[in-house]
Amino acid sequence: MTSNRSVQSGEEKPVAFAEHDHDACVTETLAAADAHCSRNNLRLTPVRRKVLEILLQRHQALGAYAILDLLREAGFGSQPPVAYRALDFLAKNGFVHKIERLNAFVACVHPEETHSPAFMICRMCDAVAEAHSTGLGNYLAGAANSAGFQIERTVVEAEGVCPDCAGAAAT
Amino acid sequence: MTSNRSVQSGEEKPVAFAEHDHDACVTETLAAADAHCSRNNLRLTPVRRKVLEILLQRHQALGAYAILDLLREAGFGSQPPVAYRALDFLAKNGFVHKIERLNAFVACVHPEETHSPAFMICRMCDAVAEAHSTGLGNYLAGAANSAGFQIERTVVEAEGVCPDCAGAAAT
DNA sequence: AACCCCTATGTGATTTTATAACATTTAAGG
DNA sequence: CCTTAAATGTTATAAAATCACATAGGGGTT
Repeated sequence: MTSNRSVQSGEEKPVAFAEHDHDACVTETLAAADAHCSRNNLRLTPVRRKVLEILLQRHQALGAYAILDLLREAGFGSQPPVAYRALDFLAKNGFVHKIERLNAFVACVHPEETHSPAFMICRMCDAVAEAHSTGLGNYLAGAANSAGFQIERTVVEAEGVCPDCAGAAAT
Repeated sequence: MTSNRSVQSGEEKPVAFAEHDHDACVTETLAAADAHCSRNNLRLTPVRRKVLEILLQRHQALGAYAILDLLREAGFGSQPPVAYRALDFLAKNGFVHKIERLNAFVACVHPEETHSPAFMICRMCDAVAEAHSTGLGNYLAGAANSAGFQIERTVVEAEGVCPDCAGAAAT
């Protein structure tokens, strides 16, 4: 299975919902991860790299056990901790995010920059898009601050129907 | 165990973090739930009412199994579906919310008005406060709209330290 | 009241998600 | 090399959620 998702006009869509060269999307992000890790003395070991690759291959959340199946197929250990430990590492370093609503994981589309991610989850096709949203983080921080609450981490997930599925349903 | 939480100056805090008459908070909300249900032909049965009461007694998220234990003590069935079914009913009708981050549930502090809730979760004392946040819903809706995404439900949860715990730590 | 139907509850078994504990291997630095 | 810390493999178990099916209650109707 290769490249490009359904074609849409050139709007301000998150990558998961927009047309893009998906092969490049995968290889470039993997390369960036390699670079980031060697720069920061982190070890992107084979299992970890494979898990990241698995997640990058789709703009979709995958459960730990689904990942585990794919790891087994690829010749890695097949017990839950194998997947969970790799995911912990990747999440801690910003390469993947956990989607709490689904108890599942997605690759981050723009690691490096630290950010409070926001997601849109399509309940029809299970695509998950990460929004750029800088404003949202500030908004939350402001609201929390006036309550005297100190935010350390945020979970922002919107569930609904993505452009493609909405289009298909409307036809 | 009765009433009032720790005393704070009179700011714009969510109820969970602010001083208030907690007994009234429980009985009034239960009464409101009774009223709402009879008005709308919903059945607030004993188990359902008990679960709501359990959750109202604390501004904290409780897991389904913790609730189940309390149900058993109160003489109700003690198998998981008992708790999950009551929670489904209460959530569907806006009396409780699920905190995805914790796989747990909190009573809603202002049912009736339909709203996209936002929560602040204290990682030290596990208090959970629901923000009023009308703006946030609009913000998300706007962002999603420009991406062509139709939001049906949102999960907004901020994890951090509540005013009381921050104060205690700073001492 | 006797009946029906629909909804809610009770219960046992199972599935899905996640972690604990401990042995073994691997990689990096002295 | 040899030590040490980090990473992996594996077994077992915990925690969260659902399935399937039997039983009971609460309105309506006759």
